[in-house]
Amino acid sequence: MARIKPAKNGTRKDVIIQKASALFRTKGFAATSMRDLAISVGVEAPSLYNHIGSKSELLQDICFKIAGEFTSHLDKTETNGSSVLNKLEEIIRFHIHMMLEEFDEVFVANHEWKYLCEPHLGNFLNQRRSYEKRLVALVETGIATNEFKKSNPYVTVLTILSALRGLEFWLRHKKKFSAKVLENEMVDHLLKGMVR
Amino acid sequence: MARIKPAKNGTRKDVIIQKASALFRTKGFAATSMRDLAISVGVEAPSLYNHIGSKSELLQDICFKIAGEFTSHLDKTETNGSSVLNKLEEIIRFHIHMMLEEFDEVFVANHEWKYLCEPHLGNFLNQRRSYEKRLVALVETGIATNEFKKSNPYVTVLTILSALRGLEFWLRHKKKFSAKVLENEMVDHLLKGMVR
DNA sequence: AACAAAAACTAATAACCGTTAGTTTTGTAA
DNA sequence: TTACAAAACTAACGGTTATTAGTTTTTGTT
Repeated sequence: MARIKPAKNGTRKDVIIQKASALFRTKGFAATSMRDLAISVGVEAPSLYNHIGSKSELLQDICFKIAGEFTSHLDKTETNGSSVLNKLEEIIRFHIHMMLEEFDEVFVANHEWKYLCEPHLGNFLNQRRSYEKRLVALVETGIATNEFKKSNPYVTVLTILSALRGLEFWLRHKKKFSAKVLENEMVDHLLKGMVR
Repeated sequence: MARIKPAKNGTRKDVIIQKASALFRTKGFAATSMRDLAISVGVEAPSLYNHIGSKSELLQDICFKIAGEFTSHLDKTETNGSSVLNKLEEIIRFHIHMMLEEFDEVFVANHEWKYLCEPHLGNFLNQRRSYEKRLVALVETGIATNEFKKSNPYVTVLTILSALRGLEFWLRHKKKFSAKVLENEMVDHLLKGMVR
């Protein structure tokens, strides 16, 4: 009858959410059972319900926490007064940083959101679309000010976001690159291309 | 007691695999039940087993069919005698083409492979790693011949493959771009970058 | 028209799912 | 030490899962 040990400044629910993130990432939401989660937490399955409402609520907590962090960082960046190029670089670096620091949660928000139930699914997709539109607007500004080549800004944003998500592979295989090297290589490629 | 209508030049198993691809993509492998698949095919669930061995075998068929197509295309490209840059461009265009022509299957191979069971999981990952290594070797050659900027070729390959996978978003939302426009924008961005 | 093979069906299996109810244990504050 | 609340437990629920066994229907060939 061992109790869940909460990390300092954290609740027992936080522990459950963290373990759930790791399991949802590796096994997928649908293939992760509450009994799996219970084993990972070190408790019997029904005990989890002293701290959480449902399995589905766990997924909501993970997805909206991450979505909120990206949104609020974009809020700050949009108004920080630097050039469009610097803003875009800052955003790219933040994505990489989030990937490195909160891998499990970011992965789940990127891949398992489809198991959200309404109305949360709709809310999540709206938040995502809004984020993408603000990036597109940023690229459009950069094109207008001649900082960027003329291009279809949607394709550009999609390409950047997709490439950033690809970091998953690196982190999954635990390939060893210093975070800084990886950041700089990637920023360089995305902004300046590879052809001499 | 209506029978499955096979498409011309195809078996009933082919019909099941196609329907399974669509369901595995939209709902995920673990969340798709054989009863879901049976409804989609227009038959009772146990009837499927007259044509297939198991649910897991369906996933294997999908994943290895796609992996084989990418591998055999790379075989051809590697020996086609053109420049490294042209080879890489040809490979990028093939990825885009596959995404457009066999969306469901490619998506499943990209995202649901983790539900493969051993030894198939190991075989699949080996095949993938081998494909990636051959791309890295190609980029290394391009750097050696001064066609490409000096860079970490692993990061470059990762970035390109990830960006290509991002096409999923476009196709999922059924955004309307002519395939050619999309191809050219993307090839341009990946090879030449966006900064003026 | 008869026969065999293919392909559908119904019924049922054991295992597992998320979750609830009710009870016991644990930790903390008086 | 006692009392109370938080957090663990066991037992069990109805529902769903992939799959099997056995049977009936359909189809194509003689």
